[in-house]
Amino acid sequence: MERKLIYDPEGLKAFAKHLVSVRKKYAFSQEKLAYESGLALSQIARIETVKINPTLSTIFAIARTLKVPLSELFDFKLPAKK
Amino acid sequence: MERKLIYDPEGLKAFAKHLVSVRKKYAFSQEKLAYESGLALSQIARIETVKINPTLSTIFAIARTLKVPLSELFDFKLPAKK
DNA sequence: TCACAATATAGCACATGTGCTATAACTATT
DNA sequence: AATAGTTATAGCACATGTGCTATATTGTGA
Repeated sequence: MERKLIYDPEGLKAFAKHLVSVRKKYAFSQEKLAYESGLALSQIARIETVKINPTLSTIFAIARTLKVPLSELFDFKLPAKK
Repeated sequence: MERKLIYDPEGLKAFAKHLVSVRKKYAFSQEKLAYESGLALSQIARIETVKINPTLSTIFAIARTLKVPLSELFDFKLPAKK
């Protein structure tokens, strides 16, 4: 049987791009964001380079650390699916 | 070694509550949302009952199906961590 | 109460997210 | 070029998200 896994590379790419801009806006390095959030540095890099499909808890940790509302972290448009 | 896993039950609970309200606002049943998004019905239920920590791709699929911008799906306040 | 719709739970297999550690590859700045 | 700061990769073990199917529970009108 073929299991259909949901995966949204376009959306993840758009999120990654936006995250980088927000992180830099608040002058956080990946290292600082990782340290203060308790996330692994490699994890931040994997998100920003679109290597993984992170969970909500991970995103929430980032938002809490950057002290931005979720609406700001998700203030971008989902591109059309290819 | 003790691995520290990030997990944010308060945030997930707030998200779940908000998702239910948005889904009902647009008159989707769990079944309809599942069918049109390609997600499993059990998955929608697990998210809304805070049984899991969904990935961004899953959330994006929901947003696309409900035709709401991410900023609307994330228009709620992250509660303080306990 | 009965029937039906809607939601919740359960359990399995499989895919993959995450932490951790280490190392490599960039990017200034001097 | 050399150094330091930053970001990217790699690989492992472990935890868990997801699809799928089936069943149970709850909600709602007639």
